[in-house]
Amino acid sequence: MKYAVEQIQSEIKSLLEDALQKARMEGKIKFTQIPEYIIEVPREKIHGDYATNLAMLMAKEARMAPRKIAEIIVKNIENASSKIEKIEIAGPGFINIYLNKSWLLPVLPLIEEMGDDYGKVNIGNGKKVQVEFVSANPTGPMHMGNARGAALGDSLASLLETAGFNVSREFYINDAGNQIENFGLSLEARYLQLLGHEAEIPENGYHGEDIIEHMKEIIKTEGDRFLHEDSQKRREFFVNYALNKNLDKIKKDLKNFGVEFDVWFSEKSLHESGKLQQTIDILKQKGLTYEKDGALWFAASKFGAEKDEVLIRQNGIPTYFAADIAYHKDKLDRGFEEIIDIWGADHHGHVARMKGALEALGYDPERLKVIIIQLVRLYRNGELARMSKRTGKAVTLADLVEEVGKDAARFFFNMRSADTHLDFDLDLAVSKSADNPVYYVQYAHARICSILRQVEERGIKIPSAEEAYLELLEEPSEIELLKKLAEYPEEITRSAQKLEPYHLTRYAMELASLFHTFYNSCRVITDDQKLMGARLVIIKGVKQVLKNTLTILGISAPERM
RNA sequence: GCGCCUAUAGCUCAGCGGAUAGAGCACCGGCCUCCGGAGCCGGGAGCGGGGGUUCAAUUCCCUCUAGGCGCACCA
Repeated sequence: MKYAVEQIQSEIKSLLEDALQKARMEGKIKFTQIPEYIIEVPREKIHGDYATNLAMLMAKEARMAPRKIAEIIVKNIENASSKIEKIEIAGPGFINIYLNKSWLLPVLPLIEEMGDDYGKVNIGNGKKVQVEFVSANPTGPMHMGNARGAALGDSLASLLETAGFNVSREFYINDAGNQIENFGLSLEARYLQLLGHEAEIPENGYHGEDIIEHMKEIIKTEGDRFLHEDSQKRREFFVNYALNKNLDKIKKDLKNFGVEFDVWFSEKSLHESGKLQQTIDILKQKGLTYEKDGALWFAASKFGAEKDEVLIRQNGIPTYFAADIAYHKDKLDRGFEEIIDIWGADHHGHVARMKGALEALGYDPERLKVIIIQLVRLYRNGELARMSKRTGKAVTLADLVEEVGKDAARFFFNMRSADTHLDFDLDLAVSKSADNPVYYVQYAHARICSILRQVEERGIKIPSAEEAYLELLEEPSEIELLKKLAEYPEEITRSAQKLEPYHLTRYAMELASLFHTFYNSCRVITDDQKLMGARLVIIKGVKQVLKNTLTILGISAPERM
């Protein structure tokens, strides 16, 4: 099934190129090759439905003025297609093509036929891709950075699925290493304190309320029996207990945020299975490691990183980086052709060395794509509110969902590209105000549902797109809607290629806006049966595409609001 | 000092090398005897500075300035 947009673009392409070949045979222009050119929807409506820069790009090789070339092309195209209303030359040599609506109307039967699948494209071709995101530290609750990562990662995964990739969502559980050690010491200290003993939280420890809560629970169920237990053993118990508790909470909170993972991958398992050691051994065998100051180093600087990195510390414990190398090796060994990581900006220094490590292991580092999300800055009362996970005062993902709802939060996070700093105005987000654009989009959907309900109540039959008199759709607002609907698959393709789901929130707003404009200028329910039928088909199409877009973004499309 | 990200309208942001740089919010003025006014229509101003590449630069490159974030035997 070919989409209207693709079809018309390839049709225009062959028209243009045929015209050029014809001109060459007639000796009107000289060239050896047609350059890379674009056929695009111009920003300004008055510049036509499609425009191309072909003539300008050929100017150099053909040694002719761009407008002159455009004239030759246009002359050879005229009347070559029944879909072209008019074609003209503008500005420095643009060829603007105006289409009649005959190419647009088929989009409605197509949407009706494809339903939830409208917009699916196949640029992925079933390629196995993994998206790893959130991977929040299980030592505490999820913060705003995790929330942004969750919204982006899940929508990106859905987007890639829509684009024909075979996607797996994965969460990496940092349940080993130094911070777990600190976590254990912090829990132990709180345990002792709660039972009236002297104890201190380590310098890099966890000071949050949640640590105390965990230990209160332990005391409730286990009493003071750990007072005389070996420190190592009781910490193991505490850590195990608290990590499970935290992970359950993380899973629950993410589920409420509309995010579910296919795989929860434990860092600890890499230590236990020996994969971590194997990976280090491979690097050793390749002669890419060396010992210095009692630690084992990886010569990362040979692979584009700024400096070498420690793999195994002086105390014999492998670093996070070492485990992460093993983890990424394991991902690729599991058969993913491409792996996408979503990391916070504070991890960007990790990118070069991670890619370097993969290269050192003999993998193509291009198979790893890292999306860095810039920090989320919280504003409260117009002032910057620093988020701190360890003070216990930070706004968590769960708080956010409770306060502003999943839909608003996910829309908000996906409104901007990952590499812009996100100012999150808590007051605005917390308030149920109409400023929040998600309502605008959802309202369009609900409005359509309302019309359809009334039609049903009145016993009016909605025609199929094939039966309807679609040629009656000729109001400007109707044509604009049709164009927007037809662009949707292209929007998916572009967003997926760039790994940028935020384009879809903008698309949703634009489509909603066009619908509201249409709604105010055209009545759907009228005495004119044929016109009403056609309009019912178009609003059903809008409803479907709004729903498809919102679904990718993980946002509900309500029937009523 | 080195590295990554950012700099576009009063504010928050789009802008896929091209034509007169767009939205939303805020501000002002209009629009419901009629399908949901959470809506629609109209109204102003702007690419941080300097070089370069190009027929064409907000877009690519260099440099400067400003802000954020990194630069651990933390993760």
